Amino acid sequence: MKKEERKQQILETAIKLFAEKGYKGTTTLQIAKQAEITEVTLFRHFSSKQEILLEGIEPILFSTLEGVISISKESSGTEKLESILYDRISLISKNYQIIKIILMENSLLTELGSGNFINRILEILKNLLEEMGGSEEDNKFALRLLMGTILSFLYMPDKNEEDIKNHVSKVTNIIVREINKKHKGV
Amino acid sequence: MKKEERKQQILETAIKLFAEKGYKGTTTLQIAKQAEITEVTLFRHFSSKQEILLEGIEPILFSTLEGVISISKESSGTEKLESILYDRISLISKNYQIIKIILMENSLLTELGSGNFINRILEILKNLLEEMGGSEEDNKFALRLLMGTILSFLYMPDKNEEDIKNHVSKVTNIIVREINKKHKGV
DNA sequence: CTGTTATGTAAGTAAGTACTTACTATATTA
DNA sequence: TAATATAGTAAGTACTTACTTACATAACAG
Repeated sequence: MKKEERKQQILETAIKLFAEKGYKGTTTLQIAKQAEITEVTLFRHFSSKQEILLEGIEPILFSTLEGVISISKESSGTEKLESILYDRISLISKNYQIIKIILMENSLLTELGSGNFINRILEILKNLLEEMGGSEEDNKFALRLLMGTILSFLYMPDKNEEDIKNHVSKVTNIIVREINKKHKGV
Repeated sequence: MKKEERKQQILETAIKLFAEKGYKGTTTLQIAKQAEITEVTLFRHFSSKQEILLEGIEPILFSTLEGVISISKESSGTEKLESILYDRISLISKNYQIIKIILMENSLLTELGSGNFINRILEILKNLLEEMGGSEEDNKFALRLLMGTILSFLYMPDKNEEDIKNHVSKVTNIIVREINKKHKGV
């Protein structure tokens, strides 16, 4: 097996275990055994357990957040909310293990200088909602609804594209409807 | 300080730390220091770290789930969904730290023989929804919505009664509306 | 004032775990 | 065939951490 292949295999094994048992709850020996290699080999590819964690979450750590920002700048109006949400939640759903680790180990990652991820997610969602207009009351409701939707996919994973599309579509309609209701009512 | 007072104080400190840094991420020394006692005193009140975890989550571990069951048996019809949800989510919201621990340490607790908590929550919610009628499609949507609502209160805690009531009311209306829409439409 | 209760201090044990070192073996490549 | 890349085996180190033991001290109740 070539170096990069093996690294990838170790990372995948580690992510699965971290998501299941937590970072501290997973030993390097467990990762090695599950990947069917020895601990020595593991440490030939990664210099520390921490490096495995950081390298494992890195590809998602930024793409999820920055994706939201770039998309939200290009688009305007509430009619694009659905596509934004679908895109992001689809990504989140496909990488639910990594996101789960990031949320579970939020305080650990904060200590390691990766910043408070939960707060960053909330702020981005908040900005997205504010750009769309809507009262403070509406946005508060929508924010919790969105966060809940994301979280639900971590504990009830579903990688089926149709299912995701379906659910996101319904959630989007609810938010848009809620905003419009108020606008017309008042 | 009397024995029971001290025990309670240790439990509260431990729960706070477990929720923040995870069970394995928290040391008995940290708990003791935060509670402003020595480690020896801690072990005079609890015979093991595991005992602290189990005693800490015990009061909520069963009440949340069985509460849902008992209420749902007494009531009938969708009009009571709101009160059921309010009651449960209010409890969950007030004890979000303990619930967070239970979800975070799901696999650990399963190993300790406490059963798979996430699956139990999902099954109870599923039964509740099935009793209310509604298509399979509706219930799938509602299940994720409910789970998301619960989860949102773990990462966006809010103990304000009015806020909880408000959000739950909206979520309930959405579910009921979704079910009725289909019933009338088809 | 004496026994009980609750706590502290000091020191230590035993196990687990991240990580290392040194040597060997095998397959591929030049 | 010789060099290189990849992996295994065996053993060990340094540190952390749950948990213990023994002894001293202060508050309080009978």
